Amino acid sequence: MPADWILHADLDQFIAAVEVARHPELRGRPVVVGGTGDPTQRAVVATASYEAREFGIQSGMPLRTAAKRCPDAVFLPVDKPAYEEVSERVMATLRTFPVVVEVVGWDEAFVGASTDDPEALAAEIRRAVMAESGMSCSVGIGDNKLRAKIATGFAKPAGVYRLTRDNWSEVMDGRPTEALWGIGRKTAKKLAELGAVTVGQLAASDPKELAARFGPTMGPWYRILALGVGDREVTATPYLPRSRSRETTFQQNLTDPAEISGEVATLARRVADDVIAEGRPAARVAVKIRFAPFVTQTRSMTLEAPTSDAAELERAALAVLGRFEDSRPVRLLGVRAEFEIKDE
DNA sequence: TCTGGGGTCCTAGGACCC
DNA sequence: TCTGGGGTCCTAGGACCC
Repeated sequence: MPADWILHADLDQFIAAVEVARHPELRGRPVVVGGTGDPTQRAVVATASYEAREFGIQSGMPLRTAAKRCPDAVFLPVDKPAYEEVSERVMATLRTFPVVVEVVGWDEAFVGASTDDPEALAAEIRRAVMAESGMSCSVGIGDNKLRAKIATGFAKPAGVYRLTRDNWSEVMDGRPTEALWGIGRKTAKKLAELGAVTVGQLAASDPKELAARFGPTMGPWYRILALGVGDREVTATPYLPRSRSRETTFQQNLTDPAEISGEVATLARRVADDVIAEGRPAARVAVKIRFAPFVTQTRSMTLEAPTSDAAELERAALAVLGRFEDSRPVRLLGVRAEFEIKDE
């Protein structure tokens, strides 16, 4: 009987690849996609091509910094609909295989498959995706989602890599804890203070000590991560979103209260459109303000009754806005609507 | 590193109730 | 009224991911 495998397919430098596909003259050049494509504006890098990465340009970096590191890079605006279209074509290709496809983002999906030869399946997937959408992808093979996801990092670019309980320790034990999916810079630093710098050291840590430092859920979970243990369930059932939000960073900070409420009202209307499109009423409304220089606060309230009504959501957002006391200049405003989470 | 936008999940304190 | 213990909801913030 064929064994059950979990594959993780991830498009290589996805956004940059879409741009190069439709502007072939950019192939081989450093390409940076972010914001409106104007590197003098307040915005960050969404994706950088491998050529741009050579200059030290990374996702999340301010466009201004990217322009300093590589003045000759091509800067392009983010074109969400174009990426969504390519993404859908790729997911459709994955679904032509006798597998379960769980989409987890624009450019990645878990694939649950029953096969004796996962490497052959991975190669076929890579070939089909390239043939049908012109996109290069990498495929991680694992015995659970965590290992498949991390394996993809070793597969990149344009490769396949297998990570299971058989080679987990050998591959991972010497790496920093940040190599684990779910441990970032802050947690890695705190773990290091407890003596767990590497994955192997974290795996050997005392769960009680971790619970005392990180709480009863997160603490022991970090150790489980380090052992490579993870979820095996791949589901094609569409995910019900928990929230919808819109936010804007202003090119110039706002100081006029009337202008601030006007922007919050506009954001609330946009969120209301999303709530209506979702077809489920919102139960909570939250407002986020990032004051200059870079201090973020949120205020929120539970509505008397869930609603999809735009005027009501706008009123709620303005009421929540009124609860902020700070009067510093505002660099970002955001409005979020939360749906009711019903169990099962 | 003058630091986007859209999400998810966890924690912790206080309110409130029995 | 120097006052327990528990459960649940609400709220704010932090961390992480793409």
